[in-house]
Amino acid sequence: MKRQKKHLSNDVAPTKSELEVLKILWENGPSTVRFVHDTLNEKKEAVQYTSTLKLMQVMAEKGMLTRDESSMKHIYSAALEEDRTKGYMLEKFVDSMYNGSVSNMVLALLGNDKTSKKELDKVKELLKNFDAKGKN
Amino acid sequence: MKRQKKHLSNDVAPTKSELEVLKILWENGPSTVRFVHDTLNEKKEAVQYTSTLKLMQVMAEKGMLTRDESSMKHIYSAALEEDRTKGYMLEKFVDSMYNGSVSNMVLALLGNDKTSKKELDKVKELLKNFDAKGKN
DNA sequence: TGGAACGTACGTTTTTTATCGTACCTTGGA
DNA sequence: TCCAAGGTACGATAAAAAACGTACGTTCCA
Repeated sequence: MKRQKKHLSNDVAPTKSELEVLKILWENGPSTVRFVHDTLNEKKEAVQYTSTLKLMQVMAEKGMLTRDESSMKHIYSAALEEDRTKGYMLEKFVDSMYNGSVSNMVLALLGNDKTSKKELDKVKELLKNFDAKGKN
Repeated sequence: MKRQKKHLSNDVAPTKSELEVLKILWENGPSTVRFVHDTLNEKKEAVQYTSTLKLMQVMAEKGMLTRDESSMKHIYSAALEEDRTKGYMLEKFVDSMYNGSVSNMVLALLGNDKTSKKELDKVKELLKNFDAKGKN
């Protein structure tokens, strides 16, 4: 029987590591591998430079990054938009974890002690303002 | 140089497939592999029975599932609590995607056309009621 | 002027996740 | 009673993700 190949989705869903790279590029704009590598490793335990390099090269192949090779130090840029990508991942998360129900998710948030009152107040403020502007 | 073993975290973070199994057990209670397999494959394209079996056996090894072997048809149960697990994953998601800021996430939701007004109203209702009860 | 520092290219290895095949038990009914 | 149907065990395979090593190119300054 044919073994099924499930994993190749054409979604633009970055993996954990890829997302880390993207976040750095979103925050800092086009950067060298060296910069991304160093920034990455301020927080986590370090990995080898070539690991980061390879990761970014593969991401470029996948079309998640573009690069400017005109100078020796290649400059990489995120090819995925931050908002669009995060929105997509949020949607998938809510779908799979809360049956697509945002209110169910908020309910879970309310039960989570880590969610501060201040944050919830901000949320209320957002919703109020949003309402004022009116939405379909 | 020692190759680093990054991946074995002691977090109880189920993978996508594992989460699918857990959701079925949470929803239906202790079940046989057969039941989980059939339920799973109502939606997605089917995989072989033994694939589901193996997955659940591995999950049991990891401690995510427990099983009752007293009868020939083993009965598997979720060893992870639904709320606790989902809460944990939500927290990780918000941390990694929105710097831990729930309000930032809601902001993204507002910009997402897929979020219906009805859902947002529900959210407001939840927040209002929650306030009434008072929180630290 | 040559070698240390820093860069890229790229195949390879390791780990995890997902899937499958085969061998082998158990049981109920023809 | 015996065998088909349905179950488990478990190693093997495949693919994706993550990390690395080695080879080699460029630059610059002691």
